[in-house]
Amino acid sequence: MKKAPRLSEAEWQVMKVIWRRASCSAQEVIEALAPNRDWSPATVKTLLNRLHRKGALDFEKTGKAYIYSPAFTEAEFTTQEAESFLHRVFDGALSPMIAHFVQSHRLSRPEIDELERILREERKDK
Amino acid sequence: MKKAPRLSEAEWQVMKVIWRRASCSAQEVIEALAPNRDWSPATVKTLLNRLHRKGALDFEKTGKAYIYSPAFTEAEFTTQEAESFLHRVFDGALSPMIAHFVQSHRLSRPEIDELERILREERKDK
DNA sequence: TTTTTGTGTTTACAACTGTAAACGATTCTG
DNA sequence: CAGAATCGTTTACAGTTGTAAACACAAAAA
Repeated sequence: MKKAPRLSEAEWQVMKVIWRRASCSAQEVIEALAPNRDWSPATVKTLLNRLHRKGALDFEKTGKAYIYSPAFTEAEFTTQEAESFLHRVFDGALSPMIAHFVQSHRLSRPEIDELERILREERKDK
Repeated sequence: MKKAPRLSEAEWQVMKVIWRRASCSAQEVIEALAPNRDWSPATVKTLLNRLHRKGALDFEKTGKAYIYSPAFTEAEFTTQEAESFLHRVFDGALSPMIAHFVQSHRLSRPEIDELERILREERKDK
């Protein structure tokens, strides 16, 4: 299987819209992004086009418009981006990375509970 | 105080060398990076120049060469990059982000212990 | 002092990004 | 069917990035 291409900041936002709906038209993407980003419809069209050329999106023609769908799961992109970040900033060291996040955000009690649960799970698997 | 500029992948590597030594000459950076990246010395010089123009590096002239030093701490850049990543990929949701990392890496027992310790600390602060 | 050498600065250039207008084809609509 | 509306595709353009050679200047050596 092919590897997911890298996405730019703007491309991530477009992909997210499409993942959330499994598939959709350009028009839907434009409308979904309108509140957040102040993009001209033309800009979104450019991004869709680039994403398709990069191999991140497939589409199927229905009447006049296209219906776009992701060529990779969000998880595939997420994993890749996460690894890239981990190495770029923390030299691949996981614990310092997590420590950084935990300490720089004020976690709520339930969040802490949730993370402890995840760790316990992890410990069990070993 | 000014905000730290954004760094590209390559620029991060250069900055890391300089943070590790507090300050150093271009020559040192070139040598330090030689084993990792197969960069021509000219490439490193370009990066140093850009980093200076971006305001990420200061320097002081000593004889012929410059001694570069960071204009911001590594922590400042790290925090910024971490926030950017968190929002771009996880929409700012911390727990899912941490869960992702914990689950996608096989943590060693001591690492799990370490993270639990950090969480306990965090819980206490509240 | 003239030459050489080591440094930083300029210039180069293609690929990628953010933004968006212009264009061309296709499908409604009158 | 011709004109209008709608889509996707092309073209545009400046800024960033990865890579690196060319150039200029100061310092060291001959």
